[in-house]
Amino acid sequence: MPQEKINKTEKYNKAISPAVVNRLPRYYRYLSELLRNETFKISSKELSELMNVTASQIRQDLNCFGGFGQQGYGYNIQQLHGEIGRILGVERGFSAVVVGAGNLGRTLSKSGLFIKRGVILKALFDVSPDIIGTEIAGFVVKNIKDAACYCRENKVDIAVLTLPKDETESVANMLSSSGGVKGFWNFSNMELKLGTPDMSDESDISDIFVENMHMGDSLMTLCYNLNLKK
Amino acid sequence: MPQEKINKTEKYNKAISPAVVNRLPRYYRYLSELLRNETFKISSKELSELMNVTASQIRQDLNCFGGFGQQGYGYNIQQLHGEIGRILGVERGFSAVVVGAGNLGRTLSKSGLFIKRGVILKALFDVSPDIIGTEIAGFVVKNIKDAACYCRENKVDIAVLTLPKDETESVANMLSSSGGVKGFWNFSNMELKLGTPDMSDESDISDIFVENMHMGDSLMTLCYNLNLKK
DNA sequence: TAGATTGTTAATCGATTAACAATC
DNA sequence: TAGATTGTTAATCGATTAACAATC
Repeated sequence: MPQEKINKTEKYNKAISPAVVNRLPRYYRYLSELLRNETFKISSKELSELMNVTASQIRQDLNCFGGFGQQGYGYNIQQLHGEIGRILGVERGFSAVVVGAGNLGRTLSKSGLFIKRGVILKALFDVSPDIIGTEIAGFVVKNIKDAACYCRENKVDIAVLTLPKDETESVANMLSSSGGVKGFWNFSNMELKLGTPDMSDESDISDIFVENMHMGDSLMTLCYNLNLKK
Repeated sequence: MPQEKINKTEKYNKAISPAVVNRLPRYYRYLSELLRNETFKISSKELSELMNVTASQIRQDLNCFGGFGQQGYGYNIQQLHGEIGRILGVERGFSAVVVGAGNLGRTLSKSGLFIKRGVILKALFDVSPDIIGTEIAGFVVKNIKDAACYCRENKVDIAVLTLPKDETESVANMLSSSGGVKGFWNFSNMELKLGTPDMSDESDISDIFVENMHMGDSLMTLCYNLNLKK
């Protein structure tokens, strides 16, 4: 095997910094938009002006994953869009369940959010007997007690946690240990601490990911900035 | 005025890096929790273990704003909580309106989210004649056409944008230029570009803040991480 | 006073930007 | 070929961590 090839493989296997990862969905959005407008070619310079970042950053970011461009030409948008989509797993069709069918859980379930990102919503769960059995977004809400079992049997990838604060942690622990769920989209305004000692026998916690949507924190950040003036 | 005092004033007037600002709500949350548990004293070391950050970072962050601790003792939680609250403007009582009374707008309005952060919800607006006039969370939904006028007259600080993508930008421009709104909490999965040329006569755009809640991007970041494994 | 822990400076680390040779 | 633009290395900038003197 030629030296060059080994280097390339090594290069593209390096861990990507979170800063870069967090920018990927934004690139994906802009590229989608460009495709919608039937633009097929773009240079890092042009894209940088559109997105308000430096061309250098775009080239650096993309080169973490591969040389998707062509010198003297730029990037083929269709191709680049596809590559980033693959990197983000859009075509993997990850499956998700919503746990907590209150207002927020219902709103998310009814929105096109999941399907637009290639995520397939499979079921909704709740604790309340008033809600269990009712239909939301075409799903009959199931009992939260059956969530772990359901997730394991149906190989659910993502649990969307739209629960009150005090229930979130125990439910997440249950789903990650006995449900096999590998990703949590956490809407409760607290940090999830997974892998409490009493379930240390269970599978490796290290490959479980938590993505937080801390709305409260976001609102307060806005307030901080408003508070600066006057 | 003694030299020392000048230095202190200068020091605490320096712009705070976004990295620090984004951590403030999290500090505030943990301090609130500690107070609830009737803990009144904490060292940067103890807090760092609780929050999973370095003690050094905590001390650096806090010292952007003032010397809130006491050598040999640590931090008085009640005092520190108060200081951060002031920095975040919790007691300022910022006012907000929700623009877009669809599922998400309704969910946010009904949640305790605003009041818990000291933000006072004042009104809801929508375009749809079916929704205008209905009652949500104790508010009669108003016509979006009256939003700018209402915000100006009632000195509304924040507009929560829970609108479809294609309406968000024009509404935000209207509210910032003729409504006097100074902060946008943007739930549409796109970047707001404020201050389009045709309204360049209007007030300074530089003191308008946008805080994005890009749920779609967040979900895709989670997918990226899941996609790494297997 | 002695011990503890801050506030702060200096060192390290990582991320962004600039520059340019490679190359289409 | 000449011009354009990438991929990539080097320089800069900013953020985090470590260390320690100040001090309660």
